[in-house]
Amino acid sequence: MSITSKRTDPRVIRTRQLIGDAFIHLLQEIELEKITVNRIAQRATINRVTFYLHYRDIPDMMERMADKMINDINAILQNAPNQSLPIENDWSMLVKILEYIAENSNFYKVLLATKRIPVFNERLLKLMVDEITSRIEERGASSMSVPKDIVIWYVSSAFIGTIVSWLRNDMPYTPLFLAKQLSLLAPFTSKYDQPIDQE
Amino acid sequence: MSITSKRTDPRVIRTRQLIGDAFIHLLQEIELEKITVNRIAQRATINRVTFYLHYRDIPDMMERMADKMINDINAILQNAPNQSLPIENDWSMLVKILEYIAENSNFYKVLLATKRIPVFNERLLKLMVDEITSRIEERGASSMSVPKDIVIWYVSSAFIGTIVSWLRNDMPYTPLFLAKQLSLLAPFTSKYDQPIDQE
DNA sequence: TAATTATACAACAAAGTGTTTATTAGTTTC
DNA sequence: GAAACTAATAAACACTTTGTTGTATAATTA
Repeated sequence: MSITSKRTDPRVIRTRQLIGDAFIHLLQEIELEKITVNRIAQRATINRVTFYLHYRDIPDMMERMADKMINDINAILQNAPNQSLPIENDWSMLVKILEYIAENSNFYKVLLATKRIPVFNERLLKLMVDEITSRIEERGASSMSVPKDIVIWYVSSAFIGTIVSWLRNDMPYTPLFLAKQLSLLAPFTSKYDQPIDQE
Repeated sequence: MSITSKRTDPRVIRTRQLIGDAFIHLLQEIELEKITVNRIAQRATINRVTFYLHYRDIPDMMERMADKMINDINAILQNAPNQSLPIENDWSMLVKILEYIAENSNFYKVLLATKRIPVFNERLLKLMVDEITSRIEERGASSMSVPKDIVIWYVSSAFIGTIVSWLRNDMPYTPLFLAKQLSLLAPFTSKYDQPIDQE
């Protein structure tokens, strides 16, 4: 990221890893509201002051972790973005994201599917809105009867919500299969291009 | 609710109203994580101890407020549940919910659309899952190609997500119009009954 | 090796939590 | 209206959490 980044001090990496792991484990035991800097430091076997050297407070720490998540996913989306498939049938984006989440499911089951931790879902939703918006824009002026913004709201939250439920139910489908179903359900095919049932 | 409920002491109603209002107003000024019992009591002009007379802590208070929201919506859904329309085209449920939310938008814009307050969305999602599940069950064994649970995950979160975005954007469409669009986007019509594009 | 930087440790004031006890004020019942 | 009841207030309490400071120690890098 930073141009002149001398590679990070291994102690910093270690400490942040310890903090992140401690947080993830605590989330599986107690509710977010009960998690304190004290407990995190204790569980991470670091001094409490060290926490403040890295993060302003717990919400800030979560924000930074969400940054990392979005960066990782964005990197995956950048690598090999276009398939030979036409855009309206291209679920390669979905497959990649789902595979990445499945590979790190220990991590993301806690961060995305635990109730009451909206930060990560919010960020993922924003990324999805952007992706879907650009996909819809690229299709040019379609004659779809439903307003664009509603379609974007609808599909983005449907995708995120389905992923969360899939995680909460311990991923009963393969990433590829789920991606196919999502693309079947998404109103991106030509059948929606003619106005339907307007009244 | 309770059979032998002598009607509630007006002081209790007043106090809970003050607490709720104070909470809503604080949410518009500072982040949820920064809201304390101290501040709520101060803003509500009640003694801090009085808060603990009614709620265990802030998460408990939010849970009780969510109970109330779900009860209200359920009551609305119970009143005049079935239209003459066939189930797969019945958006009367959606219209009712949207109208109710629009009427109390000052309240629900904060509780549903403010980032980082997932309790209410979680509860509303659960209600929506139940509603949609029963709707899908009633349709009997359909030959829809997408697994039922995925459809339920998809549609429920799409509905809730769209409502949240609609609130965040200050309700640019009427409840009736939005309900129509949602029903257009939901894969409940017969077009989904034949397997499509299975491979 | 020397300079730099991260972490540990101890201590601090300020704020928040949750509870108890006694007192005041409002509501209901007869 | 008086008596009985219940809610809210007020002061105090031990305790935890927060965010910060100064100093010492250990690890990393140049």
